Amino acid sequence: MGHFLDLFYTKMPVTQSDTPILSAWETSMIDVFVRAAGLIGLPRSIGEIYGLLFCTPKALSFDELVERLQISKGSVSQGLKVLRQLGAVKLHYVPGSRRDHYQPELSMKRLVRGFIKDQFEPHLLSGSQRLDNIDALIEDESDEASRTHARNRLGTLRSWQQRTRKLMPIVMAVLGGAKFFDKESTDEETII
Amino acid sequence: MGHFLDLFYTKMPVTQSDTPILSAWETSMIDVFVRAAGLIGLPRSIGEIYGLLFCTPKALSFDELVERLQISKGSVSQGLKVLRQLGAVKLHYVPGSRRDHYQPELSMKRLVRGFIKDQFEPHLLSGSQRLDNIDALIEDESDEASRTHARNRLGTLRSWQQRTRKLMPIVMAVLGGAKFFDKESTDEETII
DNA sequence: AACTTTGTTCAAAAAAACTTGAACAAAATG
DNA sequence: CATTTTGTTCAAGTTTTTTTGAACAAAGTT
Repeated sequence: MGHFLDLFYTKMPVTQSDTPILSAWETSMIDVFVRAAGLIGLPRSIGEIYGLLFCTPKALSFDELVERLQISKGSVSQGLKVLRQLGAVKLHYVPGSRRDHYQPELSMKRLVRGFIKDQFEPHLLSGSQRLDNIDALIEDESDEASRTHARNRLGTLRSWQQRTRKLMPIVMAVLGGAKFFDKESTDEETII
Repeated sequence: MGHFLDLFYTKMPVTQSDTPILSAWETSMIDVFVRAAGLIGLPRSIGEIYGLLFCTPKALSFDELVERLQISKGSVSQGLKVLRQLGAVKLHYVPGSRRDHYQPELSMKRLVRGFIKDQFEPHLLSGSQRLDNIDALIEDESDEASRTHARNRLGTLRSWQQRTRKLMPIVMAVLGGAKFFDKESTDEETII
């Protein structure tokens, strides 16, 4: 509850001071990340958080993110959780401060790897399971011609999956000389 | 308006006959496409439509899609529009029928190319514009050290963009011996 | 131990995305 | 040319996703 004398004072507007919290170029650059986030199915707030970290020379604390982006603590907390999981931000120790400070991962390769590992590979894996289930279901189909067609299409699907899997290491390799694990050879190889 | 005698007839229930409209393996396979659609940010209905076309040996008409998938005409109309735009379905002429019939594009390469062309390249293009704008805005920054840092980060962003662009043709090439246009050399080349 | 600082969780509110269905347009048919 | 067939459009309804903020937990301070 406010002090009774509050009634006699002119209240400051809720909005911040005249100095904009973000400069024009920062706003534009953050916008780029918000769009990029949307492109890969991540919420706006995550784009904003990574974007601001990307713009800023020094590591930023939780509170600084809340204040400068003007978004809720909840959004920042959840956003940072996802970004940590993706390996898109790194904790940075700041002497004399009790708060966690964050810096952006700047290696495109690591960013992509994190995204693929976290958001893509799980689907590929469970996908294989599902295809095997379909394989079984097809045998319940009464008509032989239908079964044949269904098996064909399932084959197509399997070939797509396989090609997707083979593509990943190549993408990683192109993104910067990389070691990767090839499922075919069960051997570690070096590409580029 | 219905015939007055309608009142005396037992109406058929709105729901379809006992025979399920989709078999078990079809349902599962469509489910795979619904998930895949979600993964690349397309709505469920689009996954369903492409999925059913993928399962079915013959080309399907608009009405057949509505009936077998039990979704609205609006969804099918919009879904097919997007799929056509992506090059993921092809019109197939059926003699003696006035209706449009659709078949799925089965070449993974063409599917991926369509997706990239339609959903990715536009963003890359407008992205370049935006980066140039930021470049200009940075010069408004008062502090020299800040300007330097900002230019650095912008450079990082540009390198990411460039690498993404170079990746596309390689992906296409891996997806099946492909001709592509290399922006660097302004020459058509053949890879694989 | 009481208090403060720092950050997480989660139910409810808000926003965004998707679907529906009725009205409409276009073209073929009788 | 009136009617039917075929498909599109779009406002309104529904569902899903995202954001908020208040309550809470954990750990450091005094």
